[in-house]
Amino acid sequence: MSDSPRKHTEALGRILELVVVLSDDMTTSLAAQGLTDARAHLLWELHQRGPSTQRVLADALRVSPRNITGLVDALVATGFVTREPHPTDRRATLVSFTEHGAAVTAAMERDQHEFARILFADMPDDRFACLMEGLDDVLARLRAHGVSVETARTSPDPGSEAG
Amino acid sequence: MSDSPRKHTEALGRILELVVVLSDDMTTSLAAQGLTDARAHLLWELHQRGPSTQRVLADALRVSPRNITGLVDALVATGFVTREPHPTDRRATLVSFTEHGAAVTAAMERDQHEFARILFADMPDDRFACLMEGLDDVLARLRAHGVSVETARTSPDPGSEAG
DNA sequence: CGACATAGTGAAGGTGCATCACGATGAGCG
DNA sequence: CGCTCATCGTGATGCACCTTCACTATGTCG
Repeated sequence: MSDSPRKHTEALGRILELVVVLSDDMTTSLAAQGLTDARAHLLWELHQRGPSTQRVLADALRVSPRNITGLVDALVATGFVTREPHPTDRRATLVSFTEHGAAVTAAMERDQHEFARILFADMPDDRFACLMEGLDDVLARLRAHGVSVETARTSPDPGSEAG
Repeated sequence: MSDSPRKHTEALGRILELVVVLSDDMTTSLAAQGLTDARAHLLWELHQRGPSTQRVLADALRVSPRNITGLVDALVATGFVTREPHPTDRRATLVSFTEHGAAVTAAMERDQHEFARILFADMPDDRFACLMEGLDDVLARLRAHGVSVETARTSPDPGSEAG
């Protein structure tokens, strides 16, 4: 019983290691596409919602509208999205994918699936199920503990060199 | 069999959600202590290694020496650490905790243990063991896939309001 | 002593983020 | 219609993190 704390801390360490590793891999593979985390996140939301106003994106990414201006500026400059006038509201602008942006985002999605396959494909079914239950459990405890779990949907990519 | 891809993607989604939630919680509780992620990370390394030169910290955090200068500047200004001359190498400076810095870091460590306890304390032993094996498995696959897993030790805190 | 490596920092620049102020536009109401 | 008020996007400013390059002060080796 007195050894539990150590085991628990070790477990948390394992999870945090996963956090670091995945974040790092994500950032790296994104950079290879000429993207940063924040810009990719924007692309990801745009992918989920279709052409959106900057206001909508600001709410989705939970950042200030001003910041969206900057991110969109950069994505326009690098050819991932375009800014177009909103058809009915002349105050707003609609952000849409360029062909390139759509292609890269689609590739990101494919990479994510591929990455998931690599991680779990040859894992025994029972272990997989068990891992899932454990993760759900942890997530539930997190929520129960009052941690703010409304941090938007799943993040974009982590494709490594899978693509 | 054809439903596997969906399950796998969902599993990855669960993990990524965990990533986001934990990172967010970590950042928040750190901010409450007057710290940022980067500065807390430095404090954490200092805690593991004892008084260190900036060079050592730069290698530990895997950032440029120039960046360490900035982080240490900030931590000195906010009273977490001090810069002292290296006893034998007059080029180098030794970064050490102030009393306050040591106290906050110790509290971070306590919070981490407490947090681990909250997450895993009343989890059935078999499920816990199972989760651990699953995580190890994923980490191993990550490494096998060529993802760079030398991203330093476990990160600092995530204490939420546990402290 | 001279050549070379190393520790830390100034300068300059890119990115992500925030707040405040402001112009342009939309929308409700008298 | 015209006034008021809310909303969209952006300029200005500022902070934090991170990088590379240049440079000084030292240490080290031959």
